[in-house]
Amino acid sequence: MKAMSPLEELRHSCSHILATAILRLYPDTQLDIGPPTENGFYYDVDLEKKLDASDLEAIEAEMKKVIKENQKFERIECSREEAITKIKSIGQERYKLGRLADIPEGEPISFYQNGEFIDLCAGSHVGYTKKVKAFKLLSIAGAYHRGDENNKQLQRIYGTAFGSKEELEVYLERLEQARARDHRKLGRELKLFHIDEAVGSGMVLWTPNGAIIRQELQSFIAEELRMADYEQVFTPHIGKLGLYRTSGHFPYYKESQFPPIVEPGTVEHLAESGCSCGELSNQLDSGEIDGYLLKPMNCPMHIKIFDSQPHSYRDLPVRLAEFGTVYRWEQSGELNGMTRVRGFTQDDAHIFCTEEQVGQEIQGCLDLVKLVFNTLGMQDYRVRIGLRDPDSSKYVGDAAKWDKAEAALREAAQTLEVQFVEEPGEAAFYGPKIDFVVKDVIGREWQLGTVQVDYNLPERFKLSYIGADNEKHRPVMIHRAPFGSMERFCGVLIEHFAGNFPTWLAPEQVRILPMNDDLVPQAREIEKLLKAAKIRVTVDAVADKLGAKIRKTHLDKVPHMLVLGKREAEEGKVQVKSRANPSLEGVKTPAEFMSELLQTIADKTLPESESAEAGS
RNA sequence: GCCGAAGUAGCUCAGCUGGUAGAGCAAUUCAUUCGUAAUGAAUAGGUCGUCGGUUCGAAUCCGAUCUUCGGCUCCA
Repeated sequence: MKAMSPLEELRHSCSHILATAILRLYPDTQLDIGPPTENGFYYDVDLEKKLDASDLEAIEAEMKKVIKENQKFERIECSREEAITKIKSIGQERYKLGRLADIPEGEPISFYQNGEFIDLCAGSHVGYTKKVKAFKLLSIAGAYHRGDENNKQLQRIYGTAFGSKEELEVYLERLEQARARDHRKLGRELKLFHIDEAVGSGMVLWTPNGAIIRQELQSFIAEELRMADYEQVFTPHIGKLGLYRTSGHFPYYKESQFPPIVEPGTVEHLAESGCSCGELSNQLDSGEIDGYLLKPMNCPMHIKIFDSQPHSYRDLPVRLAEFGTVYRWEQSGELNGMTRVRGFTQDDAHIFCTEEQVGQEIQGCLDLVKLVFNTLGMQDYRVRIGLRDPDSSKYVGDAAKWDKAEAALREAAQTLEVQFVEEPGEAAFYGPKIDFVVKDVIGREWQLGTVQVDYNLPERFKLSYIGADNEKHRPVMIHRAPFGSMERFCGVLIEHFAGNFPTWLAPEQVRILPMNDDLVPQAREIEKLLKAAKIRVTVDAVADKLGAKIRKTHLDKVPHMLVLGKREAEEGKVQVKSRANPSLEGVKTPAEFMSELLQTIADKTLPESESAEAGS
């Protein structure tokens, strides 16, 4: 067990103080575990009473008493037999005996005691409870014992603790500020997207402003793909069920899909012959009835495009790209703004290549992902290699193919010049993958860019090409999506920029603020000039004072504004004020500003200032 | 899907123990023509998520349901 940092130690101790208080208030409680986390700690408890916010207050009050008593934390080491006796004597056998059994033979077994409270615990802890100078209980949530949904759901109490009150306040303040850049809040305020009950949960409606951002991102990637020798394709939103039986989607990921669509008359016909819904379902499973599936992935259709013609090794790699919209039945509790939805568009592509080309092609994909992240100034990501979980049966294909694919990915990742971690169980059902993972404003991780190596689907679809030896060979597939999905990527991007987009992405790039009505015609002339250069520009012709117009432009997060007053007008100039690129500021002619701005757009220049500042 | 919380005007929210709704901002209209983050006044806007129940009477109490939020599980 690795050593705890002083802060982790403090928080871990605070979770013991929490448990101490809970046992005082609810002596029947059975405790599970209470570790420190990245931003605080929690304790999982099993008690009859459903805790609510007012109970948290009472528990906090009791915790303060425990701290005031300044109890000493003492380590008690003992043998396994003694530990069993001790756990029984304190009446905590329901979970603690299982936790004790987890400790490998030969490892030391220890308890920690503070006051009347004793807990099986490896440590470490602060010396005395008074060391915990500042803490706060934050929320209650359900959490399955050992994270297994077949187990009982316990009540998890989350809290955080710091060495001083000031640090706690700074943390709570930061939390508050982070929420101000939440993409769901900014999405509404800046009119970027809308989710409507009447359309359905997890279905994103891209409103005009958001659509501009998406369009710009798509144009950007499409241009890069052209240069990297990808070919554009289009495919429909549904396909025959049989296609997905072949790919493995239908049997293997049935629970994550919308149910099949059957042909007109099928249901009525079956009903007449007295067929039950269960039988219908069985017949769909067995293939007696063929329906259609809303596509959960684009790959089977791209495979069919590849397979529509014979291929020579000279043709490879074939790279087929599509902004393909897919639909997945995500659990209702998982839906989240734009970052977890039921219908989304991937910037998808599938590369069909020879085994020798795999390394180089993965490299090309990783370069593309890195280019995307660099262009947008997203440096705060981690790289994960998702491997199969050896104990699970949810994967297609044999072990040898998986080993080959995993080795290819690992090798490519090593040349990436970023640190990566390998995580078993994170693979796709047809192959391992390299994922680029970022955090949202409240610390949740989301997978964006992904590169996946697949030896299995070519096998299932019996793909082939003719090699130099005039024999048939099996190509290897690479699935890749630098953004992941447009929805999730934009959600994360909104938070990354706190709504202050670089000029090339901003829905409104320039706003002209004429000082009074007389100057509106002149403002319209400038607007016309900029519009002719495809700049997204508006004129604020409302009879407000300048201060009000400036304020509104700031709140709308428009990157550049042109103030047009009498002074400027007489010289044929405008005053440039720029949130995004202060270096553009100054009094200059519209033509001068325009050429500088066009350069900024062409270069995809990032905002110069740290635009983390959120809202008013 | 599970645990918990919440749904009142476009947005943010108030409405105590039941007597059929209110503020600020936004919107609209009028006046103001103004020099760097809010000019003033007036007007309009809600079957209180939905359905059902209790009651003389429900935003308020009860039940169901939908949606959202925080977790858990899941995640191709």
